[in-house]
Amino acid sequence: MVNLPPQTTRSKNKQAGLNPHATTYLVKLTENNQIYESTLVQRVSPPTSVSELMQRVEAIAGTTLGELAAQFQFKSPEDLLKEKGWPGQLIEHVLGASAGSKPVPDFEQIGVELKTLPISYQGKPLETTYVSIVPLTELTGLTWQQSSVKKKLSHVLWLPILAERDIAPVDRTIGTGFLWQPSFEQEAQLRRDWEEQIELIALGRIQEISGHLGEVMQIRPKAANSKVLTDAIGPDGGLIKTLPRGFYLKTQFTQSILLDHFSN
DNA sequence: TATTGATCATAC
DNA sequence: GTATGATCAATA
Repeated sequence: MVNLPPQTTRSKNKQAGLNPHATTYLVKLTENNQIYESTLVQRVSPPTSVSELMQRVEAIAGTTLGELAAQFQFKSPEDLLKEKGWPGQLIEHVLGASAGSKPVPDFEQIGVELKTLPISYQGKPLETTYVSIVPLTELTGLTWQQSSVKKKLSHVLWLPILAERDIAPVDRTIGTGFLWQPSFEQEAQLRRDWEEQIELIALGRIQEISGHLGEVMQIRPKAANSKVLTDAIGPDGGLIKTLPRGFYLKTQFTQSILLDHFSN
């Protein structure tokens, strides 16, 4: 695969009605020196300020995922049976989030984490919100302040998407995104759930943990399938193999975030 | 029908 | 396997 120099510039993108923050590249897939496919890809520059990010967020409010996908030559799956992460990946791309699976905020320069939030016709969250992997070993001395949950949720850009299952992914409408930081009480709730469940894990009682625990944040499996195993502390203090877990925000919690924001 | 447990794509 | 992005689907 050959990555050629930019074929269109920022200004040309503007003329063509494309996103002025995006630079378009022509990528040619070659084999035996023969070009068998050419495709345009775009790279959107990371926002350099919160206000720049929010301008982009406002610009996509009211559009559909399909419209954005077409505009950015992004694939559009017919359903999300596979590619479950498509909405988030598309929005990341459009807003200029740093790509990859690095353990840093989506908008690294400004320390903001992006979370798409599927909502119903009534505006209620349809799914829990994944936060981060749950550490299962080497927990001694780990504090809430150091936790990935605390870091991830310190500054979040919530982007509601009308995502009822009877709406095709491409026809799902993007709502009004907004920034959020946990209130004192919200952080206290998160901290209690984190400490209570991490404590159980540290005590070797991970097998007692299910999605039922946690007032606003639960622990559930987070793996390719139920056969994936990782190390955890066992009942006798030694290491055992168990399913990898993740922290998820319960829908009532994210709903309260929406209500706090949109009812004022 | 709300919730918990299971799963899918991708990058490394 | 770990970690990113999440939603699907069986169960209670």
